[in-house]
Amino acid sequence: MARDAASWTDPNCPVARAVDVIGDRWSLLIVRDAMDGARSFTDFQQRTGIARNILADRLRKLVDHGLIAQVEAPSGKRRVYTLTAVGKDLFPVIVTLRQWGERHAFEAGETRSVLVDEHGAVVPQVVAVAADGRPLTSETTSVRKFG
Amino acid sequence: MARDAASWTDPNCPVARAVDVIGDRWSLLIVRDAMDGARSFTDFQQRTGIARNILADRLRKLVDHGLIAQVEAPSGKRRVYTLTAVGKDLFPVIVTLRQWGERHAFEAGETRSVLVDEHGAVVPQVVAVAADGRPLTSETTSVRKFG
DNA sequence: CAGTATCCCTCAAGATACTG
DNA sequence: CAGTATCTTGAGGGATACTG
Repeated sequence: MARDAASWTDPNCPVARAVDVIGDRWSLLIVRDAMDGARSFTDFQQRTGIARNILADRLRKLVDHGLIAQVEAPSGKRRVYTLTAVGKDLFPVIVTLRQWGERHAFEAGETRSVLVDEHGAVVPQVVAVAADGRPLTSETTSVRKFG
Repeated sequence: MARDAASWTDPNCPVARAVDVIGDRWSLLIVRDAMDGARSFTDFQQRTGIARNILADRLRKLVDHGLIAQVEAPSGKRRVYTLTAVGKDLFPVIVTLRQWGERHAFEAGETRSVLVDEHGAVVPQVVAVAADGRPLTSETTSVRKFG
C-alpha cells in the first residue's frame, strides 16, 4: 500500500485502519478462500488466480498483520496457512460484503454462489442493531471521538 | 481497477464482485464520509485528503455503479452528492469493517472514533446469525453454487 | 509443491495549474 | 466552489523462469 495508516487524514478512524490492512484487490479474497478451506500456497493461487509473487507478498503481509499464521500440518511436515482469531473475526465483513454483492452486483437470474449454514439454509441478511434490537442505519448513527 | 469482474477466477462470487466495485483505497472511505454527512466535492476532498483528480474519478465511478447520485440541493442550485439506496446498503459493511478495525488495528488506549446511535449509545457488535438466532462463523457456514 | 527472482508495464495516486 | 487538464512517480500487478 502506498500510504500507511499514519498518513490518513483521520488517523483515528477504524475504517481507514481496516482499509489499510485489507483494502487492496486481493487480501479479502485470500481471507475468503481461507474461510472456505484453502490452506496451501498453490490452493490459494489457483482459487484466486493471483500471480505467485503477489500472492507470496500478500500472504506475508497478512501474516505480519496477524490475520493468518503458518502452522505445521497435523499430518505431514508441510506448513499450511490458517486463519488466526483476528482473521476469523473478519467473518462479518466478508458476509456483509457478500450479501451486498448478491443484491447489487448481479443481474437477475445470473449464477452466483451463496452462503449457507450447516443445514444448507441460506444465511439471512446481516443487520446492525442497537442494544434493544432496533435496526440501525447510517441516518440513525453518527461517529464520535473516543479516548 | 486493473481487472474487471469478468476476469476473476470465480466470476460468480459476490465477494469478488463487491471488491471489484469498492475494493480500492478510497471508495469505501468516500462512502463512509457520505454516510457521515459529506455532500460537496470539497468536503469529500478535505475529509479524505485524496487528490482532486482521483476524487473526481472515484465519484464518477461510484455514480456509474449507482452507489451515489448527484442531486439538486434543496436550497441553492448547487448539485450535491448523496448516497443512493444501493450506497446506503453498504452500511453493514462499513460498520463491520469499523468494528474489526476497532478491535484489531488500535493499541490499547489509543484515540479512536466510535459509532453511536441517536441516544449516544455505542453500536453493539454486528454478528451473522442463522434464522433461529444462532450465531454463525466461518466454520459453520459454507459456499454453495446457486442459479 | 512452495515459494523466490526478474523483468516489464500499466495505472493509481499525487501535485499543481487552470477554467467555468 | 467544482471540477478538468497535465505531468510525474512509484507501487501494484502479471508472466515466467528458476530453486530447495
